[in-house]
Amino acid sequence: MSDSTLTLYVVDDDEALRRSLLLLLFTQDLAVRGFESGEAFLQALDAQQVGCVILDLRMGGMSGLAVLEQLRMRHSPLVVVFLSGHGTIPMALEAVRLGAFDWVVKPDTQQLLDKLPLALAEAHARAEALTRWRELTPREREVARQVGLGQSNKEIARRLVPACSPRSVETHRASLFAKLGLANDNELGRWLTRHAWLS
Amino acid sequence: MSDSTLTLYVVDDDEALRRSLLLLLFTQDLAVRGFESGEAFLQALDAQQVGCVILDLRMGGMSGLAVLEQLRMRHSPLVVVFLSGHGTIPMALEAVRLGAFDWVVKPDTQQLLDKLPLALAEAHARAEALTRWRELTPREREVARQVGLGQSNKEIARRLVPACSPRSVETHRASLFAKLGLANDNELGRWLTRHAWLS
DNA sequence: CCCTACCTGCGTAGTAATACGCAGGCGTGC
DNA sequence: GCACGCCTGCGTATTACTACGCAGGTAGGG
Repeated sequence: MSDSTLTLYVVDDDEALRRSLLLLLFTQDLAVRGFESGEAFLQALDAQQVGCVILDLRMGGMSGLAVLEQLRMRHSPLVVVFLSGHGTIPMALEAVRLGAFDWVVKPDTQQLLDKLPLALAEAHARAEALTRWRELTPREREVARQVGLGQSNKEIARRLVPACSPRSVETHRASLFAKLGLANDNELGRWLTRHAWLS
Repeated sequence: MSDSTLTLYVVDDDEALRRSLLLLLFTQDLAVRGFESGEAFLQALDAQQVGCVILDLRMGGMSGLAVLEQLRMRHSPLVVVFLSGHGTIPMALEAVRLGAFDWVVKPDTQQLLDKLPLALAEAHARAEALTRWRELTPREREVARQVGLGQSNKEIARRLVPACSPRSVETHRASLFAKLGLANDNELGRWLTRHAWLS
């Protein structure tokens, strides 16, 4: 089931703001960690950590957008909320198109607190999806992707490397539906679209 | 096929800017029309006009966001690009979440010209989708929605009002796939998601 | 009144998905 | 060596989807 021990990361090179934010968030029932740079944050991250990141745009080293790109390349399930005072509209739109969850303008800490519950709910959903996805065997994952693309069992059997019989595909298909708690191809398609960061 | 006679609307209460924009865009091979208020624009619109709108956020009467909401309520296929000098990041994110295609900051007319081809391509795609959708009979549209939700023929037959036999659903299903140029349920699901503004 | 488009339904056939059970080969780890 | 999980494949039976053809009923327009 969904692990409730999420971590909240605060990445900002302004130590005062970082501390005050960490203090604010410390009252909640979740782990909080601060980093003063994108590099330090990325280096400290376990492979597939689940949680939420409050990310500054303009920092000493790499920018927040660069951090976001790195997270995407690592297929991270982290929910990214930008907190920036110097961002522009094109930057914010670009960030959201790259997968950022939201963008809050910097002095407005209250807005951030208001939006956190939604972000944490999304993090919980991703944690749930990730644990389910990990229950799949490699073969089942591959079959899942093909089913999501609308391929028939026969086609999938032909495409797999190495290829196998349609009957085996059928077995994997039934198994992965059970593990993911889905009922039909349509639901799987939407599930995969919703959780594209897994792929 | 996709009608290439798209219209480009410019809605802005700054007459000088409106004129210069209209002049800039007049060189292209498309119809252009200017409006000085959201009200005038909405009133002059035919029901399901296809094209692209360059929309100012802050105008005398209703705001650009209000115009966008009206367009959505009318299920308009118009591609909306905001052009504003006073917008904030939360506003821009909200607009995009409401279905706006993009948001360009105001003095930067060049950026607008750069982004127009993409917006017009989207408008063409929507025009195409709309004509195809209109070729469907009412019953076929209803069946299409149910198929998109992943229902089986038997279930769809039971749910329709008035209900009918699975065989009839089968007929409609085949017919709508042919009219929309789709191959399977999966593609229909994605098509409907992509063109949700039709619903 | 006739023609057309639409919705409806039956029959038949072939193909595909689903739900079972059963079992051999293969690698990991105890 | 043995247990376990994974991938593989066969058989059978039921249920769906697909592709045809055929035809009656109903509503609107010429």
